[in-house]
Amino acid sequence: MPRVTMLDVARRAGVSQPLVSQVIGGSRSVRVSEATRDRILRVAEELGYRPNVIARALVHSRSYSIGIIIPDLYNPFFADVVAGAERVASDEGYAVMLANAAEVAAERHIEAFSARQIDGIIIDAVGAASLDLAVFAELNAVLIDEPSETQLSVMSDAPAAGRLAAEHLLALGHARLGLIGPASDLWAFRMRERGFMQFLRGAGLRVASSHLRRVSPTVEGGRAGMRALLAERDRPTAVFCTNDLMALGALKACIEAGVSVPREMSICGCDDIETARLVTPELTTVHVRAREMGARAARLLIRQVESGGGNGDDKPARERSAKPLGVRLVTRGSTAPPPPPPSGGDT
Amino acid sequence: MPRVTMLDVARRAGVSQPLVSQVIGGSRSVRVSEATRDRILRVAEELGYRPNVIARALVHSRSYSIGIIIPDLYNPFFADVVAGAERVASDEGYAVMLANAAEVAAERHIEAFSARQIDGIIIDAVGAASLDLAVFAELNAVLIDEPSETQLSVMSDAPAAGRLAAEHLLALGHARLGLIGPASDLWAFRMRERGFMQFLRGAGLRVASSHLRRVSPTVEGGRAGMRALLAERDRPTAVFCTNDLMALGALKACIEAGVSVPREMSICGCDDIETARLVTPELTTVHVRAREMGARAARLLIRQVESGGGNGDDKPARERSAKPLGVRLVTRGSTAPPPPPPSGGDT
DNA sequence: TTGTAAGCGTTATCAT
DNA sequence: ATGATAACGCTTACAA
Repeated sequence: MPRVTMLDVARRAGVSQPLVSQVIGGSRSVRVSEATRDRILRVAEELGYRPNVIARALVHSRSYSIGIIIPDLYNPFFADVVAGAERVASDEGYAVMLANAAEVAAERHIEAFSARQIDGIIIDAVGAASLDLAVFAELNAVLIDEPSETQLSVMSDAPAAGRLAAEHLLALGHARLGLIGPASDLWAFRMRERGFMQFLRGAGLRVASSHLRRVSPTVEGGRAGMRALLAERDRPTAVFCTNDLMALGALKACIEAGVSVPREMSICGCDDIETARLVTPELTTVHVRAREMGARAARLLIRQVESGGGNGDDKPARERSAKPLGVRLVTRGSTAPPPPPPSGGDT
Repeated sequence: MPRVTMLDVARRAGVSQPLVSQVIGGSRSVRVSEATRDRILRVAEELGYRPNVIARALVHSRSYSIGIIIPDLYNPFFADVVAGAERVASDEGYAVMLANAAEVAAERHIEAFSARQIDGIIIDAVGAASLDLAVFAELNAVLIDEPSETQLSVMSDAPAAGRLAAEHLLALGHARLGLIGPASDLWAFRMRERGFMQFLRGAGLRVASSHLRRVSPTVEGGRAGMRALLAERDRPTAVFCTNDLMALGALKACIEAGVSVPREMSICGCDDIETARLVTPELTTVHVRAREMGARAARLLIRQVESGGGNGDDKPARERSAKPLGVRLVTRGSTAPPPPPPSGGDT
């Protein structure tokens, strides 16, 4: 059975179809008599009329849906971002199309989105810098954790995250620090590292090159990184992992190696995903407001879309992007003062 | 700047617009001369033509996108399901719209989907039984873990999951068993429980009513459930949690209470999410192929959509649904034989 | 082999 | 206050 259209409603109500559109569209200047308006609405109700968003989209060249591209749905952090965005979008009447760049190249996803006249895209941590800038020209996009001259973005205060971790570890008395992070050039990772390194430098310390481990930003990566660190002759007493997944892997590696955390090794992560509180000891980490980032990104995007597409001619993107979202250290069980130096007899 | 349409291509190539449609549409019987075909394609390329899926959708009453509704994106299990579905859909040229029933009521999502002429919906564990059946009449839907007379579905072998858990625990020598599960009437949970209970009954055992804990299917729920169990006078020596999130929470509760797992308490979960291997001890659990379920559901749905919508008149849905996906026990560190009975002197 | 005409369900711009 | 009419970009008969 074909779906009920405005024309059906119109006929049944004895009016023209465009008039039905007027009434249903609603917000239009109220140039319709109460009587007919009521009649039309009643008939629409009776017939179970549902607006056809597709048809509307064709006319408006807008689809009332937004896309979101994330690198990895398995990372609860991104699940959080998506949940936040979805919440806002749904409230505003937008659907959200999900694209997992781990499965399919981001470019293909953008293609597909664009063919669907998606109104805008949220891109989180897929190395937007490397994406063809041309695609953005036609598209509304807001980047997450990737500053840009031309695009809107929402960011966490990544340098502060690194700084907080360093500060915490130094305050505990550590002097031999390690760092586990991905080789990728994603902004958030880079900045977390930089913040960490800079704070150390300010304290006259540095991370020995053998204590800097490049791994994939996953549990497995973190585990491998920590294993390598533990094998070092002069291993660090504390390690900062630039995301929680790696920190969790690092913790796992310590447990497997019989190295006590935090007594012999302190570990600090970043993100504060739920799992961080599940392991033993619970993970000290830097809380990043993933959900809020997703929500903000969605709000920003929708505002841009509704203010007439094409990323405006008014203020530069940079200005219109909100200031970075604050982060905060969450001290839990995986960090403690370093072990006393071996009580050997060299005095 | 307006987007390039078929009409633009047609004009530039000196042909009519429908002819361009013929050529671009492709699969149609090849009633176009090589020469013009090439020319058209070349011009399209030059102009950077991109098909407008929305317009196509309006004609076909199909949107080439599918929706997926899950109860909770935070549960990595569902992230897996989504990833599987997304992979398949994307390969087949479909976009996937995500809907998180935790944020917004499933009904509203279905409404929104339907307005967008979504071609079909995958519904996972949102109590499809409780949904208005009328909505399905117009929609292609495949249910995950929710058997139905009228709808296609893909299921895991949930009863077997419960059975395997029971079998494992009994084989270890446990006789006082506990069960932690949600009160919700979701099929998978119900069946896991039933499988568990039945196997026990077959062995002449049962779960004492005070050892059956109804909680929300989350980490917090599991933690609460286990706390209650630990407070019991005659507490169980082993507990089956009907998903891993609860099992993880239960484990956490034991650790907090200083109860050694698995020495004093065995815990078996269900799902086998990645986190299960992160905690210490690693979680014994029943592996369910989440990713594969998502992929299958997507394949089934797309096949149904392409075979002409409206859930066919041929075979009953039940038959066309694939047989349940097998599950398997993954024995890890959270289960062991029960502690010896207190060596008190009652002999 | 190709062009013409109609129509998918809306919205928007006019007259009336 | 309401109704024609055109338009959105495409597919699909049908005619040439």
